[in-house]
Amino acid sequence: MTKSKPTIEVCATEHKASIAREARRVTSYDVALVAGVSQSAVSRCFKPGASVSKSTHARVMKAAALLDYIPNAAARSLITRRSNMVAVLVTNLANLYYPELLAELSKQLSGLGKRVLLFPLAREADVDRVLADVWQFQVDGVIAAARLSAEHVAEFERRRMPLVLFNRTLRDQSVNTVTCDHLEAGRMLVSRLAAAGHRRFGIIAGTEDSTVANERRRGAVERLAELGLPPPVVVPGEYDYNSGAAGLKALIAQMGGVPDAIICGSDVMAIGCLDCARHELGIDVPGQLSVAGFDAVEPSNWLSYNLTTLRQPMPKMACAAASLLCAVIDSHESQVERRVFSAQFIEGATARLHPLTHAPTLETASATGPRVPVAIM
Amino acid sequence: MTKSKPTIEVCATEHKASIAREARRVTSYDVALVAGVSQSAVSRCFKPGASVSKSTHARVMKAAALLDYIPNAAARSLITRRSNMVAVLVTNLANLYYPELLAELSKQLSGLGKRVLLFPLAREADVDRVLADVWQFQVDGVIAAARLSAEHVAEFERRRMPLVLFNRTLRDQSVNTVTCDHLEAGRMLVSRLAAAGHRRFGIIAGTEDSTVANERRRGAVERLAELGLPPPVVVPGEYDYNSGAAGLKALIAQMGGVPDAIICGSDVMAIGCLDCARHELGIDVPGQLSVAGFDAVEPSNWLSYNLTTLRQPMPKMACAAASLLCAVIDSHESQVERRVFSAQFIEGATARLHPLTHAPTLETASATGPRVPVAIM
DNA sequence: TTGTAGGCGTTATCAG
DNA sequence: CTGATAACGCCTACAA
Repeated sequence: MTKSKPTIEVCATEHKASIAREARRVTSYDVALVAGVSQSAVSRCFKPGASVSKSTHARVMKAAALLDYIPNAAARSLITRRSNMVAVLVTNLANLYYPELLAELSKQLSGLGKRVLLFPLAREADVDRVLADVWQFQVDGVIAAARLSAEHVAEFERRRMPLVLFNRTLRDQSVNTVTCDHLEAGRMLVSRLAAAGHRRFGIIAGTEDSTVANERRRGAVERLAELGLPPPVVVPGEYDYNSGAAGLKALIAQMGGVPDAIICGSDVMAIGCLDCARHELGIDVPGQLSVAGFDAVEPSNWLSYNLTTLRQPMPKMACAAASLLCAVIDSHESQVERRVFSAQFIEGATARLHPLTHAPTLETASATGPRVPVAIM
Repeated sequence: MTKSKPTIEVCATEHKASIAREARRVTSYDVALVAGVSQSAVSRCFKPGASVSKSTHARVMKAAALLDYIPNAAARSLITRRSNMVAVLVTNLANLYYPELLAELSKQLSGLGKRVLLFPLAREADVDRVLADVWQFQVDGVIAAARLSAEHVAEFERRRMPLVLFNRTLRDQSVNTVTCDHLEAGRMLVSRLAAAGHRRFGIIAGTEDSTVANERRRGAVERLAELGLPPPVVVPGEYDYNSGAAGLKALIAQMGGVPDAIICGSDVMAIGCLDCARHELGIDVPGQLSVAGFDAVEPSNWLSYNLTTLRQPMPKMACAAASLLCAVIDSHESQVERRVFSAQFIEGATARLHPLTHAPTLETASATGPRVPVAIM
């Protein structure tokens, strides 16, 4: 025991020195040499479920450890046609909503043995340049939380590159998709607000080309029409804090006064709207005006805001996207699937959510109703 | 002209069909066949600065486009020993500060031809598992915004893997580093607050093992001592919103009352502290209490907060980290360099930054001074 | 400027 | 269970 062990160690350190001298990398061949087996034996030792005897496995692993050997993923992927990398395309990383998505996605994917190669898109126009890189890097699949054109999606098909769209949809296109039902979310929000007696609605929308914002808006408009309420006034926004303030002012100007409720395309815009209303214009929220957002980002829950908003079940959605993508990768079949989740309503305290009640002993004829919100159990 | 062109196109579509039939990938060999040149000619066409005649280059590029050929990065990296990927290790992606870093880093790196392979660390303990992957994937270098042990760093050296630490330092270790001078930042903050007359300081620190928070705290403590002020009371925090509130309460309990100023290890904690003070405890900020944070994350600038804080020059720092790493990668020499940046003071409105002045006609004997802050030009 | 030939570090196939 | 041998797709001397 004390006689045979030194040999492998001595041999390893010696061999290691020669590797360093030649400035090469440590390869499976080096390990094989030290362990006294063939190179293919080494390879098998690193493949789970391969048939290797216990004793060789031990010798090989020891030699590998001694030499600091780690298999080269590039060489492996060349032959296995699998890089174990997934590209994640994401616009506007600065948006508070995406970091959470990224963290969650990465966690889920690494659980499935995949690593995330990040492709942030500063502008939509970058897509073309970025896609060229995506093809080069031989990723196993792509999760896109960015706007892709029909042509782009077609290229994915042509190259047989598995793709899952996250919170984006493409009309008349059969693509794997994980989304939140933003239409329903918009409808839900209007229903709640309308039930509480709001009639004059303003909407601060997202950018024109955003599917998500458009769906939310469409849901809201639809529901308002169903309820026989006047159509909302819509102003554009850029998803950022300043858009909230600018949107509020634009709405007031266009509507000739403060609306009953403002629906914002994102929490950050809602917060901007809220801050402007309270600190700049002196509007009482939710007394005079109700403000609601979307996404339930962390700040929406802070005491200063306690925003009325809708939360997407992000962890579930990320999990769905990751597992869906991996299923496509493994099956090699391009079964198309759409997983749609529902948003969860967060009451918060920036919207009046219960009908105004009239004090029973006072006159009840006033059409506009009293201005004091009353909590109802 | 109309006679020779069809051939290459016809040949391409034909060949493409046969590739599809065999379910193989398009390789440079296919392109060579269609273009009627050797495989090495194709290779050269995709290498900038190689010597190829204009006509072959055109023919090759046309064939490549027809076949949707894109070079395989895995195969290339096998021989060039360069993957053009950089690993970014980052803890706590949920922290508001990191997304900005990630976006900026990724931008800078892609400008230098590198892509980001993301390794988020949920817990510090994950480092070992994650590093194994880092070695496998043959990244060209690593930027670590995560805590690494001396042993870890040693392993980087052993494997000759270029490494740049971002906002972390290692005592007695010569590693490439890009940091902000957090010590100076802590000192600066205390100087400004002390000049305005604050005497009783509380600190809500970051986690024990965070270099950044420790440096900030050390700077503050040091400067207080220099100024002959009493040492601050320090309570721990976890960098999140709730830590701010908990920290505030702990400080009040330990100090037997509200301190003059509280320095928080991060903006989010400062915001938590602020919200708790104002909305829960009814403390007037900055009338009764000054609150300051670090990092100048986006919400710190919102109207509800307008936080007094210190901004790190993130774009510059990201740029420095990216270019430093690439320099190391290209030079193959392990020149050690440390680039240190200064934080910028953001006045905000949550700290009283000017000495209390006494109204000249009133009694001036009161040792405690009036409670009304007075702005000084 | 162009083609030939060898190698990068694995995995996969198939005898033994 | 083990070892030779052929890919995988590309880059790069070297020779023409």
